[in-house]
Amino acid sequence: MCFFIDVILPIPIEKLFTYKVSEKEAAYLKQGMRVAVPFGKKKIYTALVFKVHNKVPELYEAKEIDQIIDSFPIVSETQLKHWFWLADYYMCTIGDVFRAAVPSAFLLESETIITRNNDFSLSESELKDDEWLVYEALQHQAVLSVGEVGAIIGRKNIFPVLKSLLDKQVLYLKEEVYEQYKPKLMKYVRLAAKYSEDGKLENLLNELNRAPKQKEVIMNLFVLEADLKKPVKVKDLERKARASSGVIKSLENKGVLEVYHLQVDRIQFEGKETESSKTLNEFQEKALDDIKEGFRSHDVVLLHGVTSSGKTEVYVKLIEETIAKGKQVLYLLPEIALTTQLIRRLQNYFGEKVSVYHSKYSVNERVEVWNHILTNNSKSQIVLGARSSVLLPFSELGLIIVDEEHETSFKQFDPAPRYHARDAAVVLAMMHGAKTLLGSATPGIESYYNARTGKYALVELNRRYGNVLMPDIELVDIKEKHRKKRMNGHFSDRLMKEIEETLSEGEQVILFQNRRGFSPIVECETCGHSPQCPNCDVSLTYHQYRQQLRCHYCGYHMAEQKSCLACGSTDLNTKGFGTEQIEVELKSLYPEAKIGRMDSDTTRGKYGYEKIINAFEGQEIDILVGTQMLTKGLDFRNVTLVGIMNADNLLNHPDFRAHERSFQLIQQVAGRAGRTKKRGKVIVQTYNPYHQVLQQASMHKYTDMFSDQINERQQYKYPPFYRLIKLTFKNKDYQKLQEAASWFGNSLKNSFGSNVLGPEQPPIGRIRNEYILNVLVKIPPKRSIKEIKVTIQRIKKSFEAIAQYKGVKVVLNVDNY
DNA sequence: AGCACGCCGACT
DNA sequence: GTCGGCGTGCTC
Repeated sequence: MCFFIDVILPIPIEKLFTYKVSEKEAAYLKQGMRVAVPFGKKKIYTALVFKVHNKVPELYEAKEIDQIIDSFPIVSETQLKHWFWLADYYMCTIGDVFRAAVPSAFLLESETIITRNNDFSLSESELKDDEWLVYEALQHQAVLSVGEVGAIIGRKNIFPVLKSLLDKQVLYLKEEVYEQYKPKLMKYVRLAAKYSEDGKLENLLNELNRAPKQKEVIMNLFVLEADLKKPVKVKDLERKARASSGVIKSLENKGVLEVYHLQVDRIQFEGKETESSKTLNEFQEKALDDIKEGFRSHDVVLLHGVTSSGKTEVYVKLIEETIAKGKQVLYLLPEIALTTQLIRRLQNYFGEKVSVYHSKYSVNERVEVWNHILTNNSKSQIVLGARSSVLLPFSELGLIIVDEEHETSFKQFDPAPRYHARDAAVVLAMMHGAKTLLGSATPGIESYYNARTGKYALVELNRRYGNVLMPDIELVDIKEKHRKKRMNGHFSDRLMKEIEETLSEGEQVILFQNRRGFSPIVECETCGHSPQCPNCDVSLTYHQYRQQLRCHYCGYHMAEQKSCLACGSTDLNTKGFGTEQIEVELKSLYPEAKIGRMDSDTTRGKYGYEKIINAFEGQEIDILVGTQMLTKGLDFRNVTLVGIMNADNLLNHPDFRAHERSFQLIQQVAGRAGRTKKRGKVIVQTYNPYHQVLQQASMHKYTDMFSDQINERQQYKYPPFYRLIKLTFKNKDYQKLQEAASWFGNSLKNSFGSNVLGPEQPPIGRIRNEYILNVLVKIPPKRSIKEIKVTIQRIKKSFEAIAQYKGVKVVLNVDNY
């Protein structure tokens, strides 16, 4: 009898792969364990066991596995079921999901190791120059990696050299797999065991009379042991005894002290005692009751609570109740809202029980969180995480909270799996028999529709905490202001007056401009030419600070031009503006004020956001200029004025969600103003002050906006009535792309008729030298999505078999945002 | 996804 | 003439 396992590989291939295992291994292996398997000619990959069986593959000879990595499953059954659902729904492979789900430290890959052959005796003439270099390096270092060899001989393609050296038996090649996760060890110290007898200790102290520093260390060790009643860290002892590590070292050498290592968690909560949760006001209390009532009849509740209404406190109460039952809680947030501000707030209530999981955490930290969740360790009873947290190994999930539910960044765009974390969360909760709470001040149209039609329960919380009034939003017509010459750069007199007043009161200002850089276009006044990116169909954005023209799509940049590249004229002008220009103008308008800028250019690095946020919180900054980033759940107490520099570029997006998004953005930014005592003021500058959406946003009329939008969606066949699948085609050859996309589009039209739109060029028709065409499939209500997806996959298969379309990339995006 | 094999331009 | 560029096909 032969034994086999079907495994999931972390690569985008449809099929599972089958490997041979021994009878013993077969008995040991379970679904969800990792194994290292050879794949292709030389690679070794980490694969996940899906099934152990003894059905002999007929078409090929199964390879044997390399080794077993785990002693217990690291992926749970429900989790795997959820992964398969995700792959199926979002039309990607299970390998894509596997890769996205696990911390990269879990995916060990082999590395080629080069070692020297000690039996080889050298006669120099046999080796070429490159080979000689490698040979020499091996005399100094017993082991080399491929990368190191590349550095030694100064080029990438090292294979011929290695092959030749291998033939000459100078070296060996070997594939090795490394465990990437390294437990963090902490050094602890204790008195050697032999001193535990009574007399011995006294003797020791007497002996040390001539070494006062050492004696002091010992005395301090006793104090620490008595204080802490747990192992003493070397670091702590050094600090307490004010001794150098040398003193401790010499005590260790004498055999008086023993230094040993213990594994510690990388992420440790170093807070004070936890606070008990706040008492809710009557409105929050009502909302909490309504939510619980909603959960009795529905799996999902949508909490529509205006900005600053204290939604978090309501969540805290629900979390308390859930963890009291021994269940886990997942608290999902958009990546950029996961600031220390919020983490600290939750840790104040729940202390160690909170784990955080997002991309800015190191791989090792993520492994630890994963393991805590897997074992339902108390440290991970509450997981605060970004999108990918829905893929974690929950075992006893009781509640999922999706905060800022409307955020489009919950939808992964690239690479696959292109999933929506909110929707995946609802499904995950269902699989666990858990409940989902969606929260937002400006719910997405789809969610609100689901709530209105009874699919979700709806709870409203429309009173701000402490009864602060909603901010007063004023629309300022800048067309009019321009005509009357009341503009100073990009600032209207209204906005300037408010800024001055706010600053004079010692309060802070936020200015919002949804575009980074100085200006998006530099145009020649003589011939109208403006510099374009050579790789993409966009104008280059001018960044004054770096004196560069940059492409925001491919990273191409060139030095700022002093004269037109087409006609040589020096009469250049900038069109449009970004955060950088606003910052510059502010500095000349208010030379006294301290000005900060927050966009992706200024927030690079792990603590990028935090530095700026902390500076603003600490009032080291009076006026903060920024992009979208500013809108996300930040809580600044002293901000009373918010300015939106130009609302029109929000509205003018060619997208059926543009109006919804503009409304959400304005409301969210506005929500940053006046969160405590004083009513906030918001100035929205626009060329269209009578635009319906701006009017609705300024009057806080969410339901009006919803009604308008839902009518439009219905009329033009968009979600939530029709579902969308977007197909994107990419190729460097436009002709080929055009033909390929048309073929695909026509095949789709044959099956689905007029509900197929395109192929159409997106607003930016070429990125990184690849042309792009889109085809949109609209799926009518009541038609089986499943069936449609099968058909699309079938067409895709036929498409890929056509030789002339080879190399045209096809990307499927289900429910694209 | 890698990585090999295979066919064409710019340089030791 | 080679080096090394990327297009194509396969991986249990």
